[in-house]
Amino acid sequence: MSTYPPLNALRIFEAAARLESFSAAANELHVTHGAVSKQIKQLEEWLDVPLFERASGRVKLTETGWRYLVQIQDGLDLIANATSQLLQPDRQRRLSINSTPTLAMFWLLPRLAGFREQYPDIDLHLVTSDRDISRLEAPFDIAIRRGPGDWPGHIAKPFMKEWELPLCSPALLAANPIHSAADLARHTLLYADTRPTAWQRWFTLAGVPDLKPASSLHFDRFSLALQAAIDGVGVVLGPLPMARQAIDSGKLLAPLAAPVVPVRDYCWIAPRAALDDGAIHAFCQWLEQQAAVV
Amino acid sequence: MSTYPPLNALRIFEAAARLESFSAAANELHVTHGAVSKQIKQLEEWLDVPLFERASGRVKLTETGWRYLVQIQDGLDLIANATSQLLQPDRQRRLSINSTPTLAMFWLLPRLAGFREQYPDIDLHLVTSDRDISRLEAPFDIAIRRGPGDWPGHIAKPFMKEWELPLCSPALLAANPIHSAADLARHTLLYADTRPTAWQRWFTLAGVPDLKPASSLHFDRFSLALQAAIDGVGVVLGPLPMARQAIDSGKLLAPLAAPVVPVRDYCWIAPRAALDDGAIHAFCQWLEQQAAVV
DNA sequence: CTCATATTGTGATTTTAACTCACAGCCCGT
DNA sequence: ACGGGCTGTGAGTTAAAATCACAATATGAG
Repeated sequence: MSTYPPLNALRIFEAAARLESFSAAANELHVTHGAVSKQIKQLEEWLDVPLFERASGRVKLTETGWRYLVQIQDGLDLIANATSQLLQPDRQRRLSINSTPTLAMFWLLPRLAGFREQYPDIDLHLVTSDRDISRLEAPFDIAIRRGPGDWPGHIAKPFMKEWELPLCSPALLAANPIHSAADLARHTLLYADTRPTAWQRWFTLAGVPDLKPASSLHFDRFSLALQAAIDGVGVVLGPLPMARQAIDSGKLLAPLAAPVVPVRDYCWIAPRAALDDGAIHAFCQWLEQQAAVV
Repeated sequence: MSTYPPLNALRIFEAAARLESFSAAANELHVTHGAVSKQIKQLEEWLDVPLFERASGRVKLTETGWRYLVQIQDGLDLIANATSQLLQPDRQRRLSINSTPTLAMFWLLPRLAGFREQYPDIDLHLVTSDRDISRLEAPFDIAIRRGPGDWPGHIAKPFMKEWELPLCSPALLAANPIHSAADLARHTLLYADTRPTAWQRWFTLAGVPDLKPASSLHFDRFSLALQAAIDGVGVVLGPLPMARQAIDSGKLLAPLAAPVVPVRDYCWIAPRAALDDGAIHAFCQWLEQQAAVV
């Protein structure tokens, strides 16, 4: 719940500030200069700060007024843009895809050009989130999450497996070789808040449950941790096949082949009622085909 | 100059949509339900689309209404935040850095190894968000946002400028050359929800205000749009110097040198009380040094 | 089945905000 | 000095917002 200033006055303030002239604003807004003068005065009284300095029949924004302008201008632009988009809707079909960030960044994005070529009439809106789909606020046409899951009212299908291995950049490996799990103690390990126990699980399976790294970096999402590994910052417990492209292109190496920690399969999830939709059907098929290629 | 919907009606629409109830909105706004009903109806007639479905004395947002809500809500939030900041001025040896995703992914991450070498005793927790810092749930030691901003209780300093140019991958440019702004009509343009008006602003400055792309892809965050451009999906309006590394390494090209759209400077923001903290001071100094190198 | 409650819809009326009009004051250029 | 351009403001007019009272519909309890 928010408190708004008098919005009509705000609209008029934006024009007057942009044009640095009450009479110009009056012309633009098709009102009298007196109306502009009064609205500005009303807004200043409501906010209890001067927004303009007045001198010799001229106005100049105060520092406060200028800062306020920059911020509310963005807000007003968003409103204007949303409104004009609604008044002139696109003709193309637009699918809203809600994917986990890691899959989006490292697996889905590199393949999207292919989808574009195959389906030039389908626009995509890609949103990334780790939230359970029942807690998403925005509607989606297709969501991608790890399964198995309880998604009532939806159809879901696994289309890709995932597993984890330590990954680091070739430069880092050359500077500080890794031949065994114990060698990781000399490295910076990269952690993601979304997978807090991943490294500990790997240590346990690798037989070094008490291993302490030289240092650590923490990220709020995994895609940042993986990118940090590519940038040579440290060692990440990397998901495959997501990181396959980075490995194939030489950006990342897997110095230790074992243990391979399996993680749950990725599923596409679509509202049951929407499965007659050709575009949704096409995207799901395409997902399966892309994963089968791996 | 923008055309706005009836702003008072918009304010009431936001509350009714959020609460999914006209009478609840009436309570919140301290007006009668009849006023809410009429304002919604006025807005629907102004826009010429139904924003709500009415059934059995209940309302439910239409898909169109939902889309509109999400967009104008951000606009209204910006206005509310700007206003509340104007009305009233606002703590580990692990530094929590809260950065915008684009800066984090494309500028900060590639440099973090350098910070690690220089300050091996400082762990970092990198969180990315586009939210205004007053709306962050997690505390931070240093935030990075575009200024100028009103960050009460904080010290802020601009450390890097940003500007925008169209960017695309070499492969895409070879397949479909871009010699002028008008050539963009044959391309897929990449949009980010966080910068909804960026392309339109660029079109206006480039003298093609009515340009319509062949197709478009939308992402909820800019880092995905930029990565999509690197992956050859389409043309992005890319921020410099963030994309400098991608350009220098040949992953992205800037086919059009003008117009260069300036964007607000990046500032580091730290709580005033924390500036005696050597680690925070060190990170801020380091940021400035890194930006000066550009 | 009836009744009470909750919800949105709407015409007539009232209240409030927005705007106009006309005059005022100030500055600058000719 | 005069004209033009600009912002300020009180009184009055107009338009928008809101209230009020009644209406319609659905749901749940008795």
